[in-house]
Amino acid sequence: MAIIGIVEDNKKIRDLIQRYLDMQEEMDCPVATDSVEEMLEFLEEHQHPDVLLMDIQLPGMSGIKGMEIIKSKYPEIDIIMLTVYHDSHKIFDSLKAGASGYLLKHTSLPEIKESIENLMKGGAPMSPQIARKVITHFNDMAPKKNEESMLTSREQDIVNGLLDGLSYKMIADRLDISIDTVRAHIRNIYKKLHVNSKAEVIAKSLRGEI
Amino acid sequence: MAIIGIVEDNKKIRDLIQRYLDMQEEMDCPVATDSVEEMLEFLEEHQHPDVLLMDIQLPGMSGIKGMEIIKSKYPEIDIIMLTVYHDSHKIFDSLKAGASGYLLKHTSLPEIKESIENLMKGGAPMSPQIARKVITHFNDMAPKKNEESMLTSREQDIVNGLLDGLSYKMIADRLDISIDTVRAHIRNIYKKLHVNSKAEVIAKSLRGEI
DNA sequence: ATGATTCTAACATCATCATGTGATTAACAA
DNA sequence: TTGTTAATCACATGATGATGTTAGAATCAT
Repeated sequence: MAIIGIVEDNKKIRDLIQRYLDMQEEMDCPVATDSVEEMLEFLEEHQHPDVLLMDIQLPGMSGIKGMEIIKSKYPEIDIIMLTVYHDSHKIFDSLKAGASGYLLKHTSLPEIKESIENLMKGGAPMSPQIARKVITHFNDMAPKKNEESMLTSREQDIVNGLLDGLSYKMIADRLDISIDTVRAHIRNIYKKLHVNSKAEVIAKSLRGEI
Repeated sequence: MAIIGIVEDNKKIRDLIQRYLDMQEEMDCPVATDSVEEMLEFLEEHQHPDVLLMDIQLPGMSGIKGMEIIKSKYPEIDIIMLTVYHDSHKIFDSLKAGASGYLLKHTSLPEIKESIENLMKGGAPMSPQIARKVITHFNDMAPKKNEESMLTSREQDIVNGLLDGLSYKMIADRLDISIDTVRAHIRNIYKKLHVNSKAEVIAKSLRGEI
């Protein structure tokens, strides 16, 4: 039996979802609150739900901030964002804050039920549009680098050394070459990347711009 | 009418999927090849498919490498990886290389069909297990920082300067304080983070560990 | 063969960084 | 009041980094 909680400020929607889920054989939906604050009170006094459905736009604390707090106190609760927002910032902030799923509000009741079942089985419910944005985000990660700035594999070795916080001497030791060779490579790397400090190389690299 | 292509080295699976999709009213599956190389030949001489289903493990060029090439030549083709691999590296490499979806091989034929329809409607087909990994990846992005290493806001200002590749002198100018004050802050930051170079601070910061 | 890259290396020099020590001021909590 | 923390500044010194110049050996494509 899965216990579900709802945080949603629209009473109509809240009641509708609660009644529907409560009606299901394998689900129990004992709590549906208006705000994160109320849900936090409930959580202190009752058995935790397995899954929370949560809106983003709420009176008082936002759903994203609320999720951070709930996840830090009760990390075992899975939270599905259920919202009208489909802008990338809200999506990624939610996921970073610990959301286990992200559904848009036009999702039908049977689909919501299915999503919860999906989640309990180790899946991650996402509306197709959301999945698309998430995937696009990854697609966009790679192609920042430009052709001219391609580093040779030896130069990459050097950069990896920098990434590990090594000094020239330590890189030289690790790669078994002289410190002056390291200097030479660094010079070439700086030219290719149009920078002139270790710091900038590390920043570029970790930002995926190499 | 959606045109589908398949790259899959197992003849049984390949033929099965091709026949099934070709049988559908709204789909046409004129090409199913053994390798990326063959598919590339086909693409040069025929109308492009709208969607490619592609395996990762293939004779000759890997599916991920192949996808990079296909996407660079024909960016309008959507590619769905269809594979047994569920390790994070393969998943993320695929997504970064431009995959529009990622399905595991146990996916049923009707689900594959549904995924293609989903894709054409702007969705992003993913097996639930895959979606879970993707979401977990985001979840893991935020919460690494630990309490003791919390930096003060002034220290954050200094770190931001480092992130921009500035020297002590430039940071001092930007914040309108003396260079020795910058040094002092840097010393404290190093103590808190247990590091001893600009490079390590930048690396930690960009890896989300601050 | 010839030229272009890449990797290797040395020498030199000035700038910047890392670190130690010590101190003043303000804000805030015990 | 006293202790703590944050932010500010100074002086000093050895280590490391950034940059210029030069050059031999290996690889590879034209």
